[in-house]
Amino acid sequence: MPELPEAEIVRAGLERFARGRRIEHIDVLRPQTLRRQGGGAAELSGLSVGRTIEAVVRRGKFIWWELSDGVGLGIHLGMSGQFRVLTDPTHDEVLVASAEPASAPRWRQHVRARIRLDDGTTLAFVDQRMFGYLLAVDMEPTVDGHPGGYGTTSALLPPHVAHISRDLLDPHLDLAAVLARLARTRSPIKAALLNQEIVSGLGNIYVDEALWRSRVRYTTPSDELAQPVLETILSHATDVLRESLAQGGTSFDALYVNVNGESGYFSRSLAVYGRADEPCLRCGALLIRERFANRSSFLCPVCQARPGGAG
DNA sequence: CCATAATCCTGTACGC
DNA sequence: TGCGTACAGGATTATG
Repeated sequence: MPELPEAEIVRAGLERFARGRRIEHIDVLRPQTLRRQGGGAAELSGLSVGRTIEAVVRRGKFIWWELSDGVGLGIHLGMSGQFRVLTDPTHDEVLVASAEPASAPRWRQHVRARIRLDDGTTLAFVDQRMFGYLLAVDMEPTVDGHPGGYGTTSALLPPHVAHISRDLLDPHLDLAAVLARLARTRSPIKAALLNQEIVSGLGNIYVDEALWRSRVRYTTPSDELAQPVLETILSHATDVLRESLAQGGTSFDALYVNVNGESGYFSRSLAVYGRADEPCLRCGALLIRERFANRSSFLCPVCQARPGGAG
């Protein structure tokens, strides 16, 4: 599932293939692939076609292309978004999902949009579960005057990213502000860490990993954790993101691949996520899975202490 | 205002 | 074999 490391790998891939290129044409095969784009595909194309991709930027899990004239082309991978780089010009005709033979690779059934660049490359936005989206907008200045995210030097931001906090790998993240916010949030620490408005980039997998490293139970109210513990959690979370990024991100199946279609390897290094009924690598107790906020939480029932006491 | 629940979506796995 | 159900979960929207 794309979290910060996976989004960064896609960003880097897009930077390699798209930066400096001009957008020649965009086909939207599924209208749901656009979000908040009131004028639909025509508006998307109107803002994008003919403009040059000057930078490929990421904040947390949000990606966008900086186009000329201050236009931004926002990309969110959602649950299953990926890009495929197509260099065969006949692909434009081949890649109509309904026309794909059953023997074709699965991803060909899930092409939601095609972006043709001026060097003949076509970038196919593939998204099986349809949680991802594209959105072209006029960008706005950042409130702190710093660059909008990783991959650019300009202080611009698509409006739909303005409420998203900087991420743990962003040198301009205000860590003190994050700690202050965590210290006065009453929801469980896991909910707070998943809230992209507090700190961005973390998803279900890396939150579970960071909390296991910190020996903190996910249900603990954020405002009941002492400042040093909160600092420890953020430190571990940063480490997990860095390590995953170094290994190419997490992947469990063909849903997630990077822009070149290659999977990451971090799943081999996960200590708790997906390991219910397997031994804790620290104490040997059997790990458990619980339901929380409509998703799974994996934890060690022994060494991740219950709030307020032993156990 | 804050916190939490519901919602979107599709393919896969599994029990009966 | 087939059918119904649970599950995967990021981020927005709605609700209490």
